[in-house]
Amino acid sequence: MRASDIPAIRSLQLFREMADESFAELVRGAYVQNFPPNMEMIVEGDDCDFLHIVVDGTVELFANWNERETAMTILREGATFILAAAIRDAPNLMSGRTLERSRIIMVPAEDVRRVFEKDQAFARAVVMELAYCYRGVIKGVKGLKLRSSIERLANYLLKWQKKLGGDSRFTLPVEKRRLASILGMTPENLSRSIKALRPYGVKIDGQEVTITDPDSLMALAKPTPLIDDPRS
Amino acid sequence: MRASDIPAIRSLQLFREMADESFAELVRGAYVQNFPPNMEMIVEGDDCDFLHIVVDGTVELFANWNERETAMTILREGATFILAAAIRDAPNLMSGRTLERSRIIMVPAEDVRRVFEKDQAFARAVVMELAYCYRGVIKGVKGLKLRSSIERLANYLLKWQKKLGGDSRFTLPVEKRRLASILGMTPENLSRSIKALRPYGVKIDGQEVTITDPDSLMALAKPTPLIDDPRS
DNA sequence: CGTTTCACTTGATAAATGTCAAGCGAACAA
DNA sequence: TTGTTCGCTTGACATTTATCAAGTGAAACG
Repeated sequence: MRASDIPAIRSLQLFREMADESFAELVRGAYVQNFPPNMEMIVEGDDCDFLHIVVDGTVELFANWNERETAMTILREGATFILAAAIRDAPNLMSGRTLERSRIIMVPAEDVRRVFEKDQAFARAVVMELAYCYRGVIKGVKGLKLRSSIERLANYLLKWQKKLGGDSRFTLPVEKRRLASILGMTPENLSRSIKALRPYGVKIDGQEVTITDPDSLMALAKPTPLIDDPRS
Repeated sequence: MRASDIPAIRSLQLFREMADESFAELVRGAYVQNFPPNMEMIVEGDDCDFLHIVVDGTVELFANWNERETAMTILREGATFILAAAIRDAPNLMSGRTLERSRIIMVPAEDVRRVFEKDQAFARAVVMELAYCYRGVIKGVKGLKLRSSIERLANYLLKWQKKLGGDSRFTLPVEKRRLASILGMTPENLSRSIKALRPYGVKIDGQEVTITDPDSLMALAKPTPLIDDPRS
């Protein structure tokens, strides 16, 4: 691992509060890897030997069953993945691939478990992170089961508008076909849903989104922190 | 709390390995409550002051949005709930109601957090439990996004047949309308899906399920541990 | 520069799922 | 017992969503 990587890693939620010594112990066994785009780095069903952390780039977690595939989530800088599998020493439930050139830290699962035992601050951070992820998935299920696909799209747009600064114009952070899969619909359906949002002041041209009538869109989307606020 | 409750609680995964002293500390602040059937005990959006554990009975976790409601999961003896909210000191993402007369342990969230800090074995148990819950939800999402409702029903039946001993005849553990909601469909649709499984050797009369041609049903359901095995 | 590829869109159509209304029958209460 | 409630089922129909096929346009490539 390059020494220049270390400060950025140290400042991540997961490592921020732990003792220097414990951090050093984790870093010792860890390494940073550069992956090209579209590289499948972890495979559903494989045993999980490393906790992964995205330093830079984008990673898609996805799952397959019976020739079908669905995107579970898109991870960006600072996100951890397969923490639960690493902790339980269980097989991955999802596969992961890079969407662009990405730098990933890989910490041996065994080290994570060992340092968890001896560093309380790290243990606390791990359990907070895991609870955060759990709540994220629960919100996802609520969206899937309680909302139609147009409602999911509307809320997705509002969420990202907010996240990207609240400007009425912003760029979609993912390809549309991936967005479709994340939202649990086909690309064709996403196209039609986008058209269906036109009367609500939504215009999407390529990756460029413009929201001209946020009130109208909000009235349709009915966002709630209990589904749509990642930090609640 | 009755002294007679303590051994059963102590033997739960979450408390089994911890020091006597820490256990005593948790028990001191905890209490057991008896709830009648159909009692809404926790409400989505409320702050979460207690970790709950089902000692006896059945609890449904559900969520609402925009006049709609969906069942998220059904909990039975030994299950914990709102652990993630208790740890993060965050509002509940789900509501909970008893389905039958139930006994529930309530441990103040503050105690949980405090004992987590000082008892490593408890910390480990908490993180294992949380990772287990997380993986459970991920499996749920995979089922929802990758399978049709008939496939979900088929897998549900196979899972419970196995869980209840593998007999070709068993009793559904929930009302059908709740099952429908768990599986993400309407009661009407569940009725039709049940009929659609007839050619696969499934007969459901009231709550009584009979599976006469498991191979045929398996061929349809294509169960995989990565979705259907709760312990994987 | 032309060709190819590929994501996206669109239309036509099919399949899955939901809604509404009615009826059945078991459990329950008066 | 008699009526009532309520979960379940069924049929008819509407809506949502997926599938298939074709076409467009922009980026990538030889």
